[in-house]
Amino acid sequence: MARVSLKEQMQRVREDAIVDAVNQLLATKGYELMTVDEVAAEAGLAKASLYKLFTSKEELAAAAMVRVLERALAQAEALEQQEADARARLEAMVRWTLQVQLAGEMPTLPAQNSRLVAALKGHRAYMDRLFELSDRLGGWIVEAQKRGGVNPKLPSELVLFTMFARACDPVLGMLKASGQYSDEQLVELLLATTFQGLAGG
Amino acid sequence: MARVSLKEQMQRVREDAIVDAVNQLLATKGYELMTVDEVAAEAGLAKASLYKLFTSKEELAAAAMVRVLERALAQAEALEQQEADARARLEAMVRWTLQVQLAGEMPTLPAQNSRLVAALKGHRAYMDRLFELSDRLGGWIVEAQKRGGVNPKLPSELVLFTMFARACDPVLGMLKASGQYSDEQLVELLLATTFQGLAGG
DNA sequence: GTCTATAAAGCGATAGAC
DNA sequence: GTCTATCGCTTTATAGAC
Repeated sequence: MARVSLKEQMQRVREDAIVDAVNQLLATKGYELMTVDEVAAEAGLAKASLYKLFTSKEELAAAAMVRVLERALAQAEALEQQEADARARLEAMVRWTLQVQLAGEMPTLPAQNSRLVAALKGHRAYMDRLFELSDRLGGWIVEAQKRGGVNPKLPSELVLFTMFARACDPVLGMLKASGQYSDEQLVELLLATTFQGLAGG
Repeated sequence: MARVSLKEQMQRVREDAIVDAVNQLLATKGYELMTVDEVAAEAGLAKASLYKLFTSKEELAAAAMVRVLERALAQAEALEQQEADARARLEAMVRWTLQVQLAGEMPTLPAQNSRLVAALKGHRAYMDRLFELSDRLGGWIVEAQKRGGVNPKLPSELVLFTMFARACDPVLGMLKASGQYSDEQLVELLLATTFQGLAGG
């Protein structure tokens, strides 16, 4: 009797629609400008119904972040199968975040909103996945630094933070707005500056 | 009779106090979370008085951006006197932005708020200074690319945007929060990743 | 010109009917 | 469980007294 009831399935679909809407709004407008009314309208249900599933706006944001972290973890696991070299794995991971960003599907949260930050810090599912991803990438970084693929003089923490920051780097949007480059070119350009810098190795 | 009246001087001082408050609040809380009430309280005058000098919240933000752009331009002019090498000038400019950011004095605006962006686009003083700074730095970049100090394969636009982005890079705050590095170390680390990348030339 | 007081609107969150 | 209707609060912006 482990069968999932129809009701549960429908609820799951509805929750997915909500998180989809949150994800898209966080990617385009950001947290402060995203309203719960918009989320409900986009997901196709009444705001009061939404609040039965998610207890607050912060909870909505956390759910979107949990999902994108899970996607990142899935991507990381796939890369561990496909790619042996640590540096190449790190590059592939950054490439993936740039592609997600270009697709308008990278939710970004303001680090300045202390209320939101506090809520996230106390959010178990979010923190678990954040630590898991950090641990996995941290391992790659240390390995790449041993082999010289990443500068061993840099604190591995700095490398990790830089990778996270590239996931919501405004440079990509600014350059895309200029309209002079294809998405593929944009990704390769940003990847080059991330690993080679402006001087260009 | 070019003497500046006492009244004008006092108004100037008061406007400076307001822009100071805006600057600090933009640096710490960001635009959306900054309230005009806070600005008035911080600057020590009533909100209604503030609205006689600045017609909107957007105008306040623009004023803070104008001032930081003017400071950047002053810094750029000073560097043209002191430093002959284009690449060295670019590095010094990034170093300056990192120091301002560490001092908690770098106002940052959300690129996502379309109302604010539209207001800035129509703000003459802001746009003038933005173009002037872009032109000046753009010249340095092209020169540095000719001499090999900056990768000539990168679009100079990308180099410029990357420099602007480093002025509000969240990596600096994240790394500082870890408490393991002095301000001087932080600046040199970020400078290294900006120009040498993670691979480290 | 500076203030107190308030208008006007938007938002997160909830009550209560069905 | 889903909806309509509304509460309660915050925020931008202004009116009007002194």
